[in-house]
Amino acid sequence: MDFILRETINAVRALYQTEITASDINLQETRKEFEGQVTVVTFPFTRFSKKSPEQTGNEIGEYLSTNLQEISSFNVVKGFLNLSISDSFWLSMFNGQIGKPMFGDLSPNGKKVMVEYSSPNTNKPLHLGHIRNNLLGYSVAEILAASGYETVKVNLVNDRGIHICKSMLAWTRFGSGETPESSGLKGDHLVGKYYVIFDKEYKKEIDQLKAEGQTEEDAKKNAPLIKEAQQMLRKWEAGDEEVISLWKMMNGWVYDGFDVTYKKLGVDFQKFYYESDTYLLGKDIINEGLEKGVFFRKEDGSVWIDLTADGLDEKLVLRADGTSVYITQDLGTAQLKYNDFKMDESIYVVGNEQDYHFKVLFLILEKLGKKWAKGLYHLSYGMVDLPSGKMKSREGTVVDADDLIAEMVETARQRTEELGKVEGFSEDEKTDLYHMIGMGALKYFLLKVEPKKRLLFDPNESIDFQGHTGPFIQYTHARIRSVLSKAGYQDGQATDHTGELSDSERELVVLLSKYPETIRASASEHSPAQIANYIYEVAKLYNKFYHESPIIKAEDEQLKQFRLTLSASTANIIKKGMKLLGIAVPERM
RNA sequence: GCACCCGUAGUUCAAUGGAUAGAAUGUCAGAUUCCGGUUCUGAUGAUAGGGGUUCGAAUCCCUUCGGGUGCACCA
Repeated sequence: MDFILRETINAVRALYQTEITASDINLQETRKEFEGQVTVVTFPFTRFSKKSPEQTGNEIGEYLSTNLQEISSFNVVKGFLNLSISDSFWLSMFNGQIGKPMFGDLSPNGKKVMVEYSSPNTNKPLHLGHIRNNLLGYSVAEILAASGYETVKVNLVNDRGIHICKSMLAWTRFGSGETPESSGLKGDHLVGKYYVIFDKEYKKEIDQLKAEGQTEEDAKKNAPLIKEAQQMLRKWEAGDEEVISLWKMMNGWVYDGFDVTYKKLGVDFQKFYYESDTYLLGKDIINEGLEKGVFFRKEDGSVWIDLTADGLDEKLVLRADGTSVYITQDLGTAQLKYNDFKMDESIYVVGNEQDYHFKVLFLILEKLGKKWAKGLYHLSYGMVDLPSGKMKSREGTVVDADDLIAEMVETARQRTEELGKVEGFSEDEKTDLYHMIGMGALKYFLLKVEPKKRLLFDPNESIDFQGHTGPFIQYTHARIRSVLSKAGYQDGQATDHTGELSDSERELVVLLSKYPETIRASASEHSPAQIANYIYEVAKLYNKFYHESPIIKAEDEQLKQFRLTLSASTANIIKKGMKLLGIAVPERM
């Protein structure tokens, strides 16, 4: 719609002798109760037109319609100038761009962006919260790629620390040599099981000590198990061979388990970073900061930064004994990642409980004069709630990722079979289909909500074949493909329809034309929710079009061809949009 | 206590500072169903409360209330 912007600038110059820029113009889609497709908000122009909003609108409308042949008519309602664009414009736009399979693919912008997501701990399996993280990270990377970035997906694995030692200790102490093979358990679940066992045994010891008269606090510190775990961590840090080899073996199990889950989720990574490699990083940066006077040393030798002038607190960046804290590592890792990839932007997909941490982290890097720091972005997301209530690991109400995936696929199977429409499908095809539907339901439901908002995940609602759900969109796609194949349509077939458009046809063309714009907006805000909602609108509008405009029974061959091509483009856009969400669309279902 | 985030129909979600706040689902009517599990129309129903800025506020500012998270020399 650039030509409207351009001409509006001309109109304002000619009529009111005022220079404005495109960003001063508020262009929006015309609400459907009014005539037209594009609306210019003219309230802001009354300042220099010195006329009423209606008069201003009429004058600009007059100017535009005489100077732009694409504008067939206009009307003014208060400060809103509604422009009707001619059908021939929409048709040529459709034939020239939207109707092409490549429509919406943006050219490279020469920038590189890193998306760090998933970031699991190796002491327990993935849960529902991780699923949101993984889906967001993957989808944002896809969207950025579609909007022209070169992307690097990375995973920073938290593979060390006291929590791993707890699993390791419990396994040696209570495990009798159980392995994934011998137990039939997925590696991450096996290790998670021992983490739970540790906790149980540790609690027993605490109770015992309390019974002997110790306070809760002391008991927690003095329990033999925790002391042993700490001892194990020290050995690990010292490079003790036995501990290291146990650690490697158990982490190996976990990685095998994660691999399976990642595959089912359809996410991937170009590079893994491990905290065992990075936990000592960041000390150079501390020295750098001390030299630059960004940090200061306290009497006990600990190093701090004073952020009170920025409305934050004083923050410790290095302990008195010279060891790192969390933020020290993150400073070092940020530098490491930049050195590795020299990316222009870097997105951290991490839950909103770490908002403060990232605020501090980015601010410190900026104060250190890192020029790349302004490209850092924390994609913060809210927790996932369930109808049954909050997930609490202590109360055992966490939803395991593998269990949930299995349940979604099973529900998809049941629903689909009830509807009895999978005759003619082979067993393999059915398996694929159920997986696509189950995962589509899960992914769509989690992605359609703005990341920063807390969300309530209802598995049953998500897998509905009607309503604002993934399966509804998948179904719409499948039906389009089915219509096309029944009509013998070949992809990429052209149309030379020149007639009038029906309302639903025009609406659909207008909506489809907004696809690239939607990707751009979604990329700049790092929000797959916009794509999700857009694709839903497309599917819904297609259904309306489908019922209003006979396709197979169309009386006119050219019209039929046009409607087929329009259907094919819709299917194309749905497929592309869903791909950005990491959701597969079946050809038939 | 301090800081940050959130508060929209019964429910789940929308709404670059713009028109009469949209969908979905639920409930109640009616019509329709080229290929389906439809679709359409109508009814129902919401910006937590109070101030302010603005031509114009769900959106920005202040405040009260409610929910969440963070305020470790844990990661």
